[in-house]
Amino acid sequence: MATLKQVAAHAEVSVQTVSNALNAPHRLRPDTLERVNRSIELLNYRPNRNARSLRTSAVELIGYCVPSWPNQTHLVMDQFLHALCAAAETSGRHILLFTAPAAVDGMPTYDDLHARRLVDGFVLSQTETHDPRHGWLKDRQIPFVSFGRVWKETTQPGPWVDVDGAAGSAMAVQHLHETGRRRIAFLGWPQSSGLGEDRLAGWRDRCTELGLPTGGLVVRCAEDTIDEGARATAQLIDSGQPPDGIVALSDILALGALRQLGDRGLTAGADVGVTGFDDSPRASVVSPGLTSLRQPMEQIATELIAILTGTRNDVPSERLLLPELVIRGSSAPG
Amino acid sequence: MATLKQVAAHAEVSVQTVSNALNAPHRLRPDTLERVNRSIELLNYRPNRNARSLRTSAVELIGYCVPSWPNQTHLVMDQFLHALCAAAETSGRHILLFTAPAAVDGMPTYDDLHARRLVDGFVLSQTETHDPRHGWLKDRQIPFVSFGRVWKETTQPGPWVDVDGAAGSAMAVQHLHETGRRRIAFLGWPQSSGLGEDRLAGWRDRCTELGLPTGGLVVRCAEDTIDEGARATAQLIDSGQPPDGIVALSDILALGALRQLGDRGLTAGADVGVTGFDDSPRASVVSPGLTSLRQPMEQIATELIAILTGTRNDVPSERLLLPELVIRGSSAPG
DNA sequence: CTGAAAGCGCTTACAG
DNA sequence: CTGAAAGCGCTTACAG
Repeated sequence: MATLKQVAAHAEVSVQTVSNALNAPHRLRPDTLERVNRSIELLNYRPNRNARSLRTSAVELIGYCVPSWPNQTHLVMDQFLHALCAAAETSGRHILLFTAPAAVDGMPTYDDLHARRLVDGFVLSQTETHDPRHGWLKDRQIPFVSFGRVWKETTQPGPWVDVDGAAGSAMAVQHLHETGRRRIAFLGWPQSSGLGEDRLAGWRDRCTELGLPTGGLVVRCAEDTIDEGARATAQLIDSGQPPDGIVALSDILALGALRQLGDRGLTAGADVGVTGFDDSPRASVVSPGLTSLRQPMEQIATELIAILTGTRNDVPSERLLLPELVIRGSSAPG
Repeated sequence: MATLKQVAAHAEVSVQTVSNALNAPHRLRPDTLERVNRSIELLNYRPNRNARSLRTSAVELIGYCVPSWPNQTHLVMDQFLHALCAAAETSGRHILLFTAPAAVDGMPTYDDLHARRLVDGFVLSQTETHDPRHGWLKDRQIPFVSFGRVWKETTQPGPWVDVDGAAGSAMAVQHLHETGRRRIAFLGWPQSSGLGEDRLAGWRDRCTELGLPTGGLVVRCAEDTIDEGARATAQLIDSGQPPDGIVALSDILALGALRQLGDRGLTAGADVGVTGFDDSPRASVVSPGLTSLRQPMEQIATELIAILTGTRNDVPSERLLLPELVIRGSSAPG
């Protein structure tokens, strides 16, 4: 492996000049620059990042904790990880993966990775309602950015990027309304979920704006499963005033709705328009396809990295992004 | 941030002694060791890994390329990544994620990461039939280990860990036979897949051993989709001699089989026993649950890391592991 | 525009 | 068992 010194000797300049050729090429005379570059090429020189990091005390590595218990929320994990990785690379950085116990028990791991300079900072995801990680990192002035807000806090502890769930629900209601639905139900989660309440509010507000009923049209599911989604849908159908549209809080609940409609001999789309959230891989493989609100993963990842690396001081460090309604057969009018 | 030097000053020893306290504590007198450890604790000292890596030229980071095009194979990606990460950590290492173009186009990325000392080596997965990465890395003497064999090569270019697909199929056949099935079909892929031929061979051999028929019982699906699995199952049922057992090459094809059986009014399990491969998350949420061959992810990850880090020179650097048959309702006798 | 020199924080023969 | 010193490969004021 060639070193800076060897390149310098080969190009007959000082090491400083070679370093400048790499990091501040404008400081060199064009002919010197070209000569140095030729030597770099010839010797196949690659700067040693450890040496660089030791000097600059920046490792250009971003820590990300791989979730321990894969649940339904993680159906889009692969997409997120890939997008995050790609975004990091556009700024010359990489993602370092680690595992850690949940919540505050895991904080020593974060602390250690930062203190030993394995990472410059962290991207947090799987944010929970009273997530303690944010405050902990903030107190210690460890750089981080969160994908997802910490709900039920008056002020957000630190920068974040999130998707506007209320706007998403509103888009779904609007779409179902435009395809002729007039009784649009909402399949949700228990009240403890900040994310759930956000999406519920969007549904309620848009329904009200459009003059649609909301009474008796909310069913809260105990857990995020297909069975619960099916059960809730059955409850709505049996209520005497069945809905002609269903906005589900998740793709999983929506899949349950589709199954129940099928079991009842109803056609998703023609009879009841159904939408989900997250556009998970399964949304596109079921038949009919599930209309769903896609999280703009590339944009999320780009914003997270931009905030963490401070490359965009022009944008606020709180970014609420709009989801995109991906329309498929489950909401197609008959 | 405290440095070695500061700890040394505080403990009134040389930096060498502090370094030894960390890396070779047996060299210190017990009382000195304790004094040094007290100073380390007090100053909350953490060794700077960049400085260490610069000296030792080992970064203790392992590169792993995040797959670009999430397909069905990646349903178990999350599990693998988590297991890999955990295994790396037990030896003080971490996973560095990166993106790269497919096949040989991506090799400069691997080369660059290694040359700049961002990683010590690589774990390869998503191995393809004529995967060029292995030979390329081997030629350049860049450390790597592969999850999955390079099929259709006479000798494997480098160390690998894989799951025995033939043994898996044989286990599935055995299980279906023990639950009373006597005509066991196989749902496969096109011949181009080495992995597919391996699993097919296991089915054929065990059927023959048990005196079961194999003629007319293989259907090759053009692609790994639920629709193709359903179509192939329909073909088998309509063949005049319908099977009472189906070994599917993947969970996806198996799910197609389950759907088709349901559409025909047949009960999976009681009427036709069905098994899949990989025990993907969906295997446990369908009803009846899908019997499937689980890849031993933790073991795979542990072996990969052990081989790559050379911590176990006692084991060969080629490890063929057995999958585990997870029995669910889809193979329960009536 | 270019160069000599110090130093980032460690580890490791080597000497005592 | 302990210590003084060199050096890993870079970057960065500073001087010319």
